[in-house]
Amino acid sequence: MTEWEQRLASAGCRITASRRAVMHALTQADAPLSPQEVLEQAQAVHRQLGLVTVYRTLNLLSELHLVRRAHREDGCHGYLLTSPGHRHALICLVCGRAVEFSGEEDINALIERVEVGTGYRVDDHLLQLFGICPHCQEDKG
Amino acid sequence: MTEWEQRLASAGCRITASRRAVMHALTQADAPLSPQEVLEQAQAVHRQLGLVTVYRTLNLLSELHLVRRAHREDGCHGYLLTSPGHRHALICLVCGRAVEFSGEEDINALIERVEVGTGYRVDDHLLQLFGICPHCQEDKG
DNA sequence: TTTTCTGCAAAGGTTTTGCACCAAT
DNA sequence: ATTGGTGCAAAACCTTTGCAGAAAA
Repeated sequence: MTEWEQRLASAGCRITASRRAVMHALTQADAPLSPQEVLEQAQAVHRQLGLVTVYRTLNLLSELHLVRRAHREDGCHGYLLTSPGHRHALICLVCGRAVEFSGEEDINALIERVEVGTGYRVDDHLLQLFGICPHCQEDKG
Repeated sequence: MTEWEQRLASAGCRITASRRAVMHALTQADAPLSPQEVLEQAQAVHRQLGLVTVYRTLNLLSELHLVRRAHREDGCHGYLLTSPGHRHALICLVCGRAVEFSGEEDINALIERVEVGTGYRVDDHLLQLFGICPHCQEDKG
């Protein structure tokens, strides 16, 4: 049993072919996938999968923090696996490829300074970086 | 004539009440606004504004890089001004009060580490903090 | 006057819901 | 056996397009 299957089971959810297929698609991907793209990839493994189930599965996986929603420049929402300990996304402005990074040390230092400076208690944060990935830098040069 | 008006004019676009209203709404905002939210804010300044025009205006402003699309945790797309001088907001989850802070030192340290670690070139960033303001902390205790 | 913009209505997409059947535990 | 999950169809949204009239240059 994989880690995500255990996570699902301990949340009282069942391990199904649909869910395996969606996780499989996301594992293969190197950029955030739209629900439609997840469907197409996942159907290779599970023919009768429907788009509705993809949506429901992605929402479930998001709630369990196994999957993260990201912004795509083409206007769709993309989904990508949450890599453990890496909570923020760096998104390529050209091709949409995203990587996650951990910035907890710097963020925590910043938060502490801001708390002292403002008197606020900071509970949560949102950080996204935008840039150009190595692949697209090459294409230019 | 403001900077963004010049930018519009030099792109051959006209300065209209609708566009002023949308820019006004985004200037006031301390978080990414959905098109619907932009409409509501902007109608305070320009009653007869319609949602269709908001969409068209946001797309135009995006193309001119005056505005950027961002991801929102609630699943909507949000629009925010392209950061002049990189100011960040800390928003009270109870009353909505926002203060701004500059975190350039910590952010730049983080960005440098991420660039080295990923090979990406980082061009821009989006950072928001959420918490409880001093006022609302008192009310609780 | 000449284009560009705007609002409306309607079309085109995307995401969610209701329901009866199916599958995992 | 029992509960939760799935697919389909349809509803509910969100976003874009076509067009005639209004407004900026």
